[in-house]
Amino acid sequence: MSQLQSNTTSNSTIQASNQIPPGTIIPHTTKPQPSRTIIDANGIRPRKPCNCKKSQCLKLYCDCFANGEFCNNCNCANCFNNLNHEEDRQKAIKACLDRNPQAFRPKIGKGGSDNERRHNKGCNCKRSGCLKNYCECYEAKIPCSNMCKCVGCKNVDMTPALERKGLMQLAKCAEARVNQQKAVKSKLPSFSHHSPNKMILPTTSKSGYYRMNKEVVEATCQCLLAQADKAEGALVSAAQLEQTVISEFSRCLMQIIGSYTSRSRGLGDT
DNA sequence: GAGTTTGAAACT
DNA sequence: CAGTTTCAAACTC
Ligand SMILES: [Zn+2]
Ligand SMILES: [Zn+2]
Ligand SMILES: [Zn+2]
Ligand SMILES: [Zn+2]
Ligand SMILES: [Zn+2]
Ligand SMILES: [Zn+2]
Repeated sequence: MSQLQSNTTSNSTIQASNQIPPGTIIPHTTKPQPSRTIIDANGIRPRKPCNCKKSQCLKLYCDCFANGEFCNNCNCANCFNNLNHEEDRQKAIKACLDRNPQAFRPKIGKGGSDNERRHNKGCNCKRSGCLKNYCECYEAKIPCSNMCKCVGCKNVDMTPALERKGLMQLAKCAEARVNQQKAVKSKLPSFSHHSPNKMILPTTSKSGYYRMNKEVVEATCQCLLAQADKAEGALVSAAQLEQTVISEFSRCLMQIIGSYTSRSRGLGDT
């Protein structure tokens, strides 16, 4: 029951052929990849068409207008965002700049550098967890930052915690706790977790940052529960049960860390 | 495709 | 500034 089979049907980078040691983290490289049309037509703007109805494409609701471009091949109704209404358009631009002088500045700063790509204003998501395209940060494939005021954000870059060895320290603290208790009571059952404990990798975003996902959290919890069930079934003491679960937690952490280090060494796709 | 959900933008 | 409304896109079925 506690088995997590990677249901990545169209996943091409899973090392499925090799033997999978127990508790192995399987790369989870599913990228939504909605529809990127980077195709550059003959001088025609590749912008995706808008569907504005009530804004006349003269407010920032319209993506075309917000990006400072004219509507072209759009499905908008009563569109004023074209050369035929240049006067109204200029007035609208002025009104927007009056409200926000930086209205037409790119929202994502520093597209070239990977590290400096941050949302300038940040998001204010309340219900999406910043894991849907409602969130402008997630839509731009960037992690949320301290500029964001989102609630329940899960679009967090865990690279700093990995680079600064924070997770490693946590794993070692967990092991230290176990060893400390082992010193008091020399009994250690040491349940082998050769059981089908599988884990799935945190998501590697298209822009390169590393993000926890539901699969990893659920897989970790199932590993912990599996060990707890085993220990409980063996009728061990409460302290031993705690040792088992904490040790398993440390093992899961180390697997997550190891997955990151192996991936950052370029062992990614074939 | 219709209906719902969501959060930025606009408005008060 | 905060609360509300408007809006178009994202999402769901
Ligand atoms: Zn438009
Ligand atoms: Zn348009
Ligand atoms: Zn238009
Ligand atoms: Zn967000
Ligand atoms: Zn954000
Ligand atoms: Zn967020």
